[in-house]
Amino acid sequence: MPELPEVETLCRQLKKVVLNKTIQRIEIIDPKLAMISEAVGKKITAVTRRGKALEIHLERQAITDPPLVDNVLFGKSHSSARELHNEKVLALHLRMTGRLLWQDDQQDVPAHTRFTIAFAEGSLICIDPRRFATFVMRDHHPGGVVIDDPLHSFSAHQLEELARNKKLPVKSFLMDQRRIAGIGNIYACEMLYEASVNPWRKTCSLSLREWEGIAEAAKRILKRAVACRGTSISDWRDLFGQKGDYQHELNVYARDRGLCRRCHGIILRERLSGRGTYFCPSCQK
DNA sequence: CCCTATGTTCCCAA
DNA sequence: CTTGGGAACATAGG
Repeated sequence: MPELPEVETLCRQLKKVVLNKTIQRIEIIDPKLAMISEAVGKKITAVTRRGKALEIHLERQAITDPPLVDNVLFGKSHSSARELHNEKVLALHLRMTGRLLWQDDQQDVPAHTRFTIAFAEGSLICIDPRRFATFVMRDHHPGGVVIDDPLHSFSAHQLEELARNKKLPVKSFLMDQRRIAGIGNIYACEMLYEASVNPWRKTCSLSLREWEGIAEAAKRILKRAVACRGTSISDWRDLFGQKGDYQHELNVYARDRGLCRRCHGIILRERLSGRGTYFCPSCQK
């Protein structure tokens, strides 16, 4: 369900309610979400987004070994024992139908609730009917994807360089999370429409000017969608259960057989790599 | 019964 | 190695 703007919305809202708060209790209803009780009693030091994944940072583990032992074992190149302890994060990926909801006081537990993280101030619950969401505890490691955050950095030159030798359809390229983090089906369709580029075009055939159009459209659309708190075309809701507003600004997604606002052609829906792809065949060349 | 779904991963084929 | 197709995961809704 959530793409970059939706996860960014959750990330910003989550900061307001859980930053510097201490986890009192974790309840895992779905055993598939194997989670370590290590997080209980820990304070949340940061909430960040990596593509479509949320990372809840935990205060570092208390050092159990005396520094003297570490120095003996690892030598004096290690300046302090603190560095031996990696920062832990709870990494949550909502996949197709995962939702996060904040509850101030004891309310009904909604259907399909998969876990609850309780704080003194309220509870963070995850709802996921299809159970595709993943939730793991791991070491924090920065870096990873090539264009980490198209919301802030997305240069046409970078894109052109990455895509120069590739023959895959430009839409598949934009949605490949190993290269670019955070773009999913809705926003890929919308940005290619805005840039007037056909989703099936091979990446190597695009001119620098076309990459510039895509980069500009991507930044504008993602920023706007964040300002709208996401797209509630079906079941997306923010942390407080509110709908987003970007569904009112979609130009092609879910507008199958509708009229193109630019050229009055007819919007089509066709399948590309198994995903419904909405586009205007007369103005996306 | 059919189809669809804002995602990712894995296996297999060309 | 690259790319694409399809299935799988599991459930709800039209």
